[in-house]
Amino acid sequence: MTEVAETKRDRIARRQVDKFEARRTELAVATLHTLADLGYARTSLREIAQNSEFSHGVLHYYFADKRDLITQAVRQYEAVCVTRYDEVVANANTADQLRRGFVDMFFATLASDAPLHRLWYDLRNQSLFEESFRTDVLEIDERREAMIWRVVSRYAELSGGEPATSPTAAYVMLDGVFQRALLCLLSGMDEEIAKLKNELPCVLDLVVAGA
Amino acid sequence: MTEVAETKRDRIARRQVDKFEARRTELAVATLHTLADLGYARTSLREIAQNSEFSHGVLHYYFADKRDLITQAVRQYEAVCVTRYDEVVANANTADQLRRGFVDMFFATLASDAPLHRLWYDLRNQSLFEESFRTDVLEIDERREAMIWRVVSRYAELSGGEPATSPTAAYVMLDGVFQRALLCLLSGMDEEIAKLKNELPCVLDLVVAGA
DNA sequence: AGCAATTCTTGACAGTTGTCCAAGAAACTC
DNA sequence: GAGTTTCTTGGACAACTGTCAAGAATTGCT
Repeated sequence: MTEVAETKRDRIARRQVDKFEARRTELAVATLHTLADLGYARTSLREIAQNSEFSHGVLHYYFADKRDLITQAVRQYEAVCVTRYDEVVANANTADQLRRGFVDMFFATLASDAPLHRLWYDLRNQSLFEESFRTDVLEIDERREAMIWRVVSRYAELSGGEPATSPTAAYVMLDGVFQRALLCLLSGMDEEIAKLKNELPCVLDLVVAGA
Repeated sequence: MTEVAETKRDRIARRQVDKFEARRTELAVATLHTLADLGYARTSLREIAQNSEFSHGVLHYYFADKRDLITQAVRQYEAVCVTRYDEVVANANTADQLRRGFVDMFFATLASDAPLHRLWYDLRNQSLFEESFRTDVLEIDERREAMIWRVVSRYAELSGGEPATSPTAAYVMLDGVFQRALLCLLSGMDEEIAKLKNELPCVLDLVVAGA
């Protein structure tokens, strides 16, 4: 076999692999939507297939089993959701701008991506019971922590203060606020959300001392 | 029918009701254990029955359906878990004692009741998808918030400072730390837990300014 | 002891689940 | 365009689910 033939075969193989991967992510996205709609407990393969343009049998062609599929969906979530505040950080020239931009983005994504967020918390929680998701969940949580830390450290920089906590503490505290806001949103407690929106800047200022 | 007969009948009726209620809570406790073991997604009625001393059929004698049973289990959780720090608050005479007692209790219950805690977060999350649990979840969350606020406000009192946040913010921030600690614990990340234990006093001091 | 009300067990039911497979459809190669 | 590989379908499967009901076992009362 010549070199040309080899590269050709490689190209074909690569194209097939790419196609395979493309379909995998396509199905992973459908899985993500189903999970966001129904939650982990009530997400079945047939339901996922109905949220895609294929029949349920195809899932076992592209994924070893349900766990594999959901793991892939979790990774798909990661691709979407760990750079949410980066633009805000990049565009802010003053501490005030950054704080305002952060709070606005915080509540904007809360409102517009609520199902996706509840899905994340659902899967993170599931990892407390099922070891199989844990590695991916921990990695995503790390990246979310880093995302928040980029905000906090930049805010400290702009405001001439210093972060008062570790990156982890800053993340989990703000994430706690987000979880509560999500619960309030889905429960229709609008006044509570307004309160949280008022207080979030204060929390940010707590995390960055002397701001 | 005489008055005597009536009171007697009442007594009997009351005893039956008490017995009925006693069995209901007994089964609710078994449900709680099952949920703590398996998580909401994998908890079935037969599994619950196996964690009790009865067969699966009895569950529909005492509960209308699965939702009713789990709702009752949630309420059972409440009875156990919303006064955890009250003793610490009552026994502390100085700010330092209170802070130390709080941190110790925080990580003690984390370690000894980890399954119960993950169950709570699981059910709270489930309420983001199923409206039926939401009322109870919100009520329990309120009581947990009050529990934390008793610690924070007392700590402010003893240390001569003032709470720097609302009760809600204080709760969700500390609860965020707890959730992370739980994830670390179940993942065997011992160093991370040690870090959190070191930082928790600082977080408490953040929440109570000028302490 | 005998009767009545209760509590509990067991098995059945219809529906759903994850998984697998045979066969057809489609895409691609030569 | 024939032949091969890849992809997709739809159905079958065994296991499991919540629910219910008939009858056995137990309890409590007189």
